[in-house]
Amino acid sequence: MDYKDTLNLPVTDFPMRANLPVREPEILAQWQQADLNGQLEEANSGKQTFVLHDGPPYANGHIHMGHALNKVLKDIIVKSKRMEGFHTPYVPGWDCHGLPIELMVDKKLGKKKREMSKTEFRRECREYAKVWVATQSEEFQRLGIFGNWADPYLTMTTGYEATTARELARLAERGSLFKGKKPIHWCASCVTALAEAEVEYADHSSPSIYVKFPYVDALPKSLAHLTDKPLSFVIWTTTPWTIPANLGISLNPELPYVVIDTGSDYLVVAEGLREKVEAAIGLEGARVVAPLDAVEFDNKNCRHPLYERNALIMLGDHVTLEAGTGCVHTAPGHGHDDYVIGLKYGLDIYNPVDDYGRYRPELELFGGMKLAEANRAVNDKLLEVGALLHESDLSHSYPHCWRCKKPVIFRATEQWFISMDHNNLRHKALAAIEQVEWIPAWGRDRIYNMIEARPDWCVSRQRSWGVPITIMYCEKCGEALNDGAIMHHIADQFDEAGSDVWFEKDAAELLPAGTRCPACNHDRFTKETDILDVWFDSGVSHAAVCELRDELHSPADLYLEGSDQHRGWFHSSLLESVGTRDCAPYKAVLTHGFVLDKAGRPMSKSMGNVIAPDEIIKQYGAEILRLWVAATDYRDDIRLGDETLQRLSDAYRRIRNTARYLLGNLNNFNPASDQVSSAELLELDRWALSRLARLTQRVRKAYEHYEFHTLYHAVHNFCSIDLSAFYLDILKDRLYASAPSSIEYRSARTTLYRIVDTLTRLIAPVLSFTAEEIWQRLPGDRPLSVHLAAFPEVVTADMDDALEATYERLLKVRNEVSRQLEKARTEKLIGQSLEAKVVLQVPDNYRELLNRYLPLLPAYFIVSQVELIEDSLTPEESIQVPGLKVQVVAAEGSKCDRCWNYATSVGEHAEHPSLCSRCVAALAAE
RNA sequence: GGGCUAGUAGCUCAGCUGGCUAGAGCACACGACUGAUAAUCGUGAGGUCGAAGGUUCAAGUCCUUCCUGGCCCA
Repeated sequence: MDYKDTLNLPVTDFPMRANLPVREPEILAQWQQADLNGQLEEANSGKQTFVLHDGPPYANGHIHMGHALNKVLKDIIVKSKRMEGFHTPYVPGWDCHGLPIELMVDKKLGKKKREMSKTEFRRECREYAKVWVATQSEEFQRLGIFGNWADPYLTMTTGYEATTARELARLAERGSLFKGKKPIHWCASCVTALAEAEVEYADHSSPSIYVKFPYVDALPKSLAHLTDKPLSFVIWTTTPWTIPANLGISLNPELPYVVIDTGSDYLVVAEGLREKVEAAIGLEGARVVAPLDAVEFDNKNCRHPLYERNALIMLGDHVTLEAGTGCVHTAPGHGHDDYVIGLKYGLDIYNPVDDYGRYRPELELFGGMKLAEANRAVNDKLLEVGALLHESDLSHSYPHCWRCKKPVIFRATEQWFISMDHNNLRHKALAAIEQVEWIPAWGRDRIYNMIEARPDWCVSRQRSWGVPITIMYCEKCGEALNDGAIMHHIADQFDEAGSDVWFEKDAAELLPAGTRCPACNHDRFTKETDILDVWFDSGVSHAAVCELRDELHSPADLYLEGSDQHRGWFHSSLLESVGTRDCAPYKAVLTHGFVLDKAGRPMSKSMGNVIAPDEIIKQYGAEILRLWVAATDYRDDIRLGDETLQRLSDAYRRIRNTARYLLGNLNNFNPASDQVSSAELLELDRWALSRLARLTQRVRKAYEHYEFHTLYHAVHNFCSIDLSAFYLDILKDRLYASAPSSIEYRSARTTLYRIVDTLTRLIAPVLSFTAEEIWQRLPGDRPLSVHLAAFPEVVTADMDDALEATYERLLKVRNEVSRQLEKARTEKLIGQSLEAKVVLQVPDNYRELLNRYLPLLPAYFIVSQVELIEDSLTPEESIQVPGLKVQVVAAEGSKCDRCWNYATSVGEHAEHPSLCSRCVAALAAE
């Protein structure tokens, strides 16, 4: 007779192979059909709200792994917070304005653009952004990200644009908005400002000149004796045309300088560059007459070689020994460093060059001249006045216009700024940083140092695709209407028609009736043409989204982005919010690192090492991608390669298979009638539940602290070590062979039920698809979706330290038994372990324990018999358990046809001659 | 060059305030099973803890320097 049919073998239609790429879309469809998002909204509304405010990705291009990492992390948090009992509305957003889109549309339109109005062009940009919003939305949803995809926030919608303009008005009201000058890349050929992205670097030949600037103030005491010859500071530049704009010389206070004697002059250069300079200008062997301390010359003056004005000596650490003389020609209107240090020393941001690349007519000596001729003319003039020490040619990398390929210049133009200091913004922002929880903690230092050192925020962009800076200028006197009330009046008009009205309507239509210039009382105005920096757009999202949507609140509970956003969104949001509301827009900020390839290098097309989310989804499934996010410590950069994915895939299969086995053994289980009470549970089952409670505790703590990788390891180890290798392996015999009505069987199934129910809930925020798939097959009354369920509570009553300690000791013995069984196996003494009987010689400290557990040991060791003796025949002693000796011999009796254990009782029963007594009894019980 | 940050087995991670021969899972090798079977179990091999100095009775853990990466600036 075949007794296999009398066993309780696992049965389930839960497939071992996940086939995730196919199954996931089906589950997504189910969710959509059941309106899970709606149900989630409803289920927890009324509970305490947790707002994770989404930082908007840029609406251009397909999503990459960085996006995937970020959104999955957010999703895990949103889902886990929901399961913890919070109401967690999540509104995804997109950043829609800005240069990259403008450039793409520009390229797409080609010549057509010239015939278009600004409004038409902007419409094209809007359409372009819309397409990518839709695409990315789909891509995010495919990852299993839950959220309000039906109504996300877009920085280009009318309401959002209105808020953006209003926030600018608020800053104007507080006196933070001002007009200043700043050097930017400028193409004189295209007559346009260029963003960094529009600048290409290419080789270019420039004149390289050394020029002396005579020192005109009194010498410090240490150099007071050097009055016999003129003393000059020597500068070096490759842009002689900026010499007319020179307003100063920068020295590094940390560097040593020297005075050298050329015979006719004393010259000052950095000591570290002295030899190079001497070689370059043909002064080898000049005598060093004195060291010079840069600090002593702070705020002293040289004379400009061509004009009747001074060049201020300043100190800055941007001065290096890389090239030049260590005395840096500083023209605040023509260089970034020059600009920054110029601001610090209160210099004019002087720019004598017009839009077409010509010196302004009023410039002495060179007025009206084109810059192309200027280098020559300036050098000639310097030579003429005896200031030019040397001139040669230098080939170096120089910025060129991406469109016309001509060299670009750096020149100061008028721009709008948000002041860091007028309204004490810097100080308040720094104070606000202290009120925020930064995770990891070093995020605080990072943003603090940036805010502390940053210059005023330039919010002007000379572009079309964005929210206009809603300033009007008096047509007659040029006075700017930097007036919050007027700006609010304009912003209100954006509510209806968006910021397009700015471009469509005349100044008079936009302004409040009767507006007059406060300076000259004129009543006609022109519109500012600059638009706002996109960082300003996204920086106001706390106002446009968190404050305005009923279900959200501001400050948000959490912002979560990559660590680059300390300079980006965290930064702009902080300044905007502090600038208008005196507080940070977030209570906590969590950052993650960057996705790198398997070798730790950034992914880039040119390196050919890019792994796209889509590839992973197609090959492994979104679930594996989600598992990757959870398995890694994201606070540092995280690597991604084939092996990682393969390993994760294996780990996934282990978890899935464990669930499958649990489900299989719960076939036809009815929790209501089949469970036994905790008091009736067998000891081994109580041990399993103790482990489960501990796991629950660890996992829930991991969610609370956003430490998902520890959760992943905990779950995986629980499945592999506690369950598969120990508990389930031992349980098989009991599950399969016991009578279904027996307490042994019911105790086991009660435990399995609780394990799989708990496990499923615990993994749901990470393995959202698989948890759902398991959930659908779990017996018992339960919410429609696992995502509507709550986390399991930590059942402290199940935790039993003493029991776990006991089992730890038993496990050590078990390990030793396994070793010896393996030995017996290689010696062909046994095949499967049930063919063995284990004879133990026990050390004193284990005797009581093993005697007590003797009846259970065969089951725990998965052998047929265990015997304890005083004197062993084996010489080999265990390492883990000193004094323990294990010997393996053939099991006594014969193999039971039903349970495969060896027993002497086999053959004693006439009715079932091939069964052991236990199986006979089990059959009789049915 | 500056700010912040990281470097423990092939992969992903433990290793708290310094204290037993540095751990786990997976991968790998070998074996068992064929009643979790494109599964499951067992055994085994794998690390000068980025490098070098130093402090200490004792350092993966503290200090210094260096090397190699990452992000953001310059």
